[in-house]
Amino acid sequence: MEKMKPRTLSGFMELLPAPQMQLERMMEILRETYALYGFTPLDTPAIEAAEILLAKGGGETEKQIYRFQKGDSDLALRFDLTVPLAKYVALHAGELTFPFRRYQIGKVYRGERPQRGRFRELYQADIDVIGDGRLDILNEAEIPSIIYSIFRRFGLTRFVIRVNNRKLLNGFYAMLGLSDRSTDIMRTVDKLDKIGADKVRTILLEDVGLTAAQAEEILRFIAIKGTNAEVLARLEDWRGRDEMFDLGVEELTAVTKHLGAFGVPEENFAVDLTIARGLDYYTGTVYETTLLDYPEIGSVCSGGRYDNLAEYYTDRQLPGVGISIGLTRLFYVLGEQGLFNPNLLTAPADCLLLPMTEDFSAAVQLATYLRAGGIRTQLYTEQKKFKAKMSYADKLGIPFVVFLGEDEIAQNVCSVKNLRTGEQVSLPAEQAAELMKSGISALQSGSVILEK
RNA sequence: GUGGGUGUAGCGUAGUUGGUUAACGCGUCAGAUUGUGGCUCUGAAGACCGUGGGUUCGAGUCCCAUCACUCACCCCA
Repeated sequence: MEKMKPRTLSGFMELLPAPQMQLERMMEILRETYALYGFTPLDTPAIEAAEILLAKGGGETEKQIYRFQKGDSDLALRFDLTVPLAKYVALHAGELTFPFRRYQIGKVYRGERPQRGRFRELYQADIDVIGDGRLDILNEAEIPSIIYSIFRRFGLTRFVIRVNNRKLLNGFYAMLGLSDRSTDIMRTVDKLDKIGADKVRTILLEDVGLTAAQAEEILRFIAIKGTNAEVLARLEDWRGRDEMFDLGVEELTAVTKHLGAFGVPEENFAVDLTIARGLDYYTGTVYETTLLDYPEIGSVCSGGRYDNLAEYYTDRQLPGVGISIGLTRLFYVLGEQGLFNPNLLTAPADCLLLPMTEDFSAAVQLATYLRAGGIRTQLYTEQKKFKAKMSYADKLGIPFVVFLGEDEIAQNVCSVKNLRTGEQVSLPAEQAAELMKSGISALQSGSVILEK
């Protein structure tokens, strides 16, 4: 029979066991950290009614969403985790307690052209805080500290959480009489780092249709650089000319105020007047996190404040703030750059137990004992050469091999070999378990990522 | 959606101006006296050179088509 060629669709990430373990490790860190900040886990279906996901209509979502028919149902795969959250909150508003803080790690789907660092199926790791009617600004100030904690726990230090405020931007454009073109301007300005000031000017003049004076004012505005305090001080130049602008400055100031107390160092946080993007439902603070050494990959975590999350599903006013970590993209970049800690334990087991006797009873008993003690134990009973068994442990990176033969059983011990050091000792089960435990915890103490 | 590039064993590559049995590395498997892996050595399996057609005495090598993959733009994590 002719075999069908096995293949995985492009844009879909499929990992071998060791890297999968690294990814799982990152997910664990995400879950632990989100939980530490008081977020509750949530899961929603990957498939929703198309009308729910497309309630907003128009835009990129419509073009890129996977949509299909099943019988009479018009279905779609979720494009992000925010829209399903909006539906969820609107649907269960009566049963939820606000502010509602949830985290969600799940796959989302985008039918776009795959590219380096861009996938059609990707994990997003989201958190959102949803208020009922109102939501305090402090929630917005807390977000960077969550991002910071996670990235640090991953082992990263070379990253910057960039923050800006949409009210400030919209107010600024209003001052220039450009409210109707703010979206086009923001998109252009966002490319400053990539294409340079001159090209930004050209696009603003030729494509967006601004006057020379307007373009220069915008360029002057986005050229503001410096420490957070300096940038905020420079904004005073425009104060008092537009209410929205002033409000934006106040919010941005409030968000930066408690950074120190939240434990975020200045070097990992920047007020950046050029960032504006992310989805268009943001109405206040916006965040974008980039890796300093890999700017070309773009943002690996972005989000912001929105005033009315569930407007398409309910009249209830539900303001919120949230972020989304592009886990798949982040994982891909880190792997590509070889930043994963090579000493990290990626083995599926801590211990490979090799029974050397015909009768496996003693080995089964020992495996049960070790597992009860929290040691991930694999019983290897295949009829292979001894060499092959050792090689199996070696290839999987299993740190310990335990032999249990006639001699050991007779003396009521087992032989434990540390494959990394080559040392081997015969010990009673209890002591063997202790020995392995301390060895394993040493291996697990390293961070997932080691920056170069 | 728009515009480039590339398609040779599981993976990464070499294949000279078209010339006979398509090469190499990694990996896989098997050996180097049946309780000790990694290193080394020996050997083996594994590719109708994406697919279809054309030019030619002869095509992995040239031409066309098609599919797949890939990069950039758009947009975004």
